[in-house]
Amino acid sequence: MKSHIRELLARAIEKAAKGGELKVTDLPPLLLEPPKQKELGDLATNVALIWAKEQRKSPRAIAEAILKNLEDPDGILARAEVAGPGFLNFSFSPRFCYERLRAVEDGRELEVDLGRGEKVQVEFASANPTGPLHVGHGRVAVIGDVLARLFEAAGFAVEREYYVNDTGRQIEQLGLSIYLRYRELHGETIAFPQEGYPGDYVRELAAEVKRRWGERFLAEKREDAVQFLSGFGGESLLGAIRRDLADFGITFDSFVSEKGLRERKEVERTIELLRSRGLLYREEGAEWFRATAYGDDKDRTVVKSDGELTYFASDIAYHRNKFERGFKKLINVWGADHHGYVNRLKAAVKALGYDPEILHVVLVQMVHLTRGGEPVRMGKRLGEFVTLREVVEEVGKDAARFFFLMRKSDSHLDFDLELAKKESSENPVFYVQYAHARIASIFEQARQSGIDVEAVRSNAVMLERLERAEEMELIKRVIQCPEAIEESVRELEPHRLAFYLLELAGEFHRYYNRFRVISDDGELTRARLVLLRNVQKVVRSGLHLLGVEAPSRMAPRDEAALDAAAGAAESSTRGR
RNA sequence: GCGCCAGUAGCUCAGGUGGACAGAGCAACGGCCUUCUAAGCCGUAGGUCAGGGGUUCGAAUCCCUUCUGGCGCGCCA
Repeated sequence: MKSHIRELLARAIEKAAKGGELKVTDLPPLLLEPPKQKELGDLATNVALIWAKEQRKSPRAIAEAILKNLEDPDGILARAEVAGPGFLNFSFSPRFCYERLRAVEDGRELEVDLGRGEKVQVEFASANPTGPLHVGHGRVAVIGDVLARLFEAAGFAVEREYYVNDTGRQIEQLGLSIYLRYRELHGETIAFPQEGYPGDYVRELAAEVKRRWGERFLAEKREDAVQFLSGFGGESLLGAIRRDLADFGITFDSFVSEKGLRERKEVERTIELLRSRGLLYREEGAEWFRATAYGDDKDRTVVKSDGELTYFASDIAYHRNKFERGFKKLINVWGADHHGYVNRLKAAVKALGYDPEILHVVLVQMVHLTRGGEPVRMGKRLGEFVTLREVVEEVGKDAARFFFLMRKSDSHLDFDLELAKKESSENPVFYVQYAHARIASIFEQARQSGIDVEAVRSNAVMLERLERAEEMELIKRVIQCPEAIEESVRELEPHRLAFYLLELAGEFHRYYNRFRVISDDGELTRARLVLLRNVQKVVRSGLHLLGVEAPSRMAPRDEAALDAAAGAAESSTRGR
């Protein structure tokens, strides 16, 4: 829709320039947005205001000049006018809206082709396999997953990747923790170290080790046992993480192992490359990368004084590997606690000679988890934390996913478990799903009154009968869907799609309450069925992009059951 | 101390590349079920856009500054 107007504007400006009414310059980065008050039209632009200074004319004069030269051979517009300080306001003609609606039915209008098959990689989740995923990971995972879905919808060839930190200090600590718990199981009293992992899952792993291998590790050398158990623990936990994510609707195309990168010497070779370009220097026995030469505020260690490579060294090699795979866009979805890492990574990318513009880092702010208003501490180093799995089991996959997508990623997210459980029926996800189910229900009703719903196609229906203001609003909202997807992709902000769906659902519920779809007027009934089918189609597509189910039926609220649950024959509080 | 993110209605948050009277949901209050699911709809009320300066014809939006909260500033990962 916007693109149609943009085109008309560009032509009008060109014509005005030729006629000498405007100076010829490049089109400014004009804003084309729906005005705040919808009475003013469907879209408004501020070109004239932006241009006023450069053109040395009053905004209104410029707007008039553009308007005078505006041609609309296809009848897209119902209205175009200059208003206020010099805005140009446009309203779409019903005819144009009907035509776009038909396109939705044909499946054309939902196809957004921004990508043209370009290769994009989304790397997300990537939690260390040293414990189960917690809610914070869940938010990161959902945002990454939905970004991937959005990019697919927009015509990109997407690869989802999980980077596994399966080597280094933390994995060793995991192995040691399992080892110590294992010895405890054999009757020893152990002073559990501060840096160990205290969670119950470590005891469970130790018990499994005991079941499978008996007393074998009591006899082995401690280092050997710990090394083995590190590998065992890491693999087990990665498996658990993958199951948690799969049950949350999230899968990956590839897993890249840090250990693998090291074993294939990719890390060493990358460091050698930097060294050969003179980008490293030695100081205090360690080797440093000149990150400050590429925009970072500090130089960074890549080889420790004991000769060990740092995590950062692996990460440089990993990103080199990504670039070598030929992606046109790399998207990293990280927890915001890693934000200090962005600059050093970009510096390394630049130093290696790759285009840093290809790499996008989406930072996802912390989830503030509460239970009945009381903060719940999170973190792998604390005994008690709430896992993603627990949350999903409590509030459901759909509600959890939608909740995580309800805020832009760089805002902190408040997530109260009690609230999510107790008032789960108030969760906005139901509002959107209900719109989908309600429409399905109307179709069922129509079938029962003998209408062949599937056979009612837009090209055989008088869409012109949809002439109410509310109907036009609903149609316009439906045909905006591709723009919602485009914006979400362009800004890397999946929450925009969630907001769009809430608006669309709201528009539908309003309409539903105001008009009856099935009536004695067969022609009008068929036109409304076509409209609703397309509303439903967009809601369904949108929910699928968010990884949320689009049910055809939602259990009607059972008041008797609710009252029984409430405990007594209390007054039938008509819930919401 | 330095850096990043946030501070918008009682609560949770949109809007933020400057633009026309500041939006939504929840909570509050008042209405709407003999008709396609009331998990819905309609209405009322609610705001010095954290405070203060500045730039501009115009600032929630940009700049400076103060305050508050979170996170980050390792030869940890």
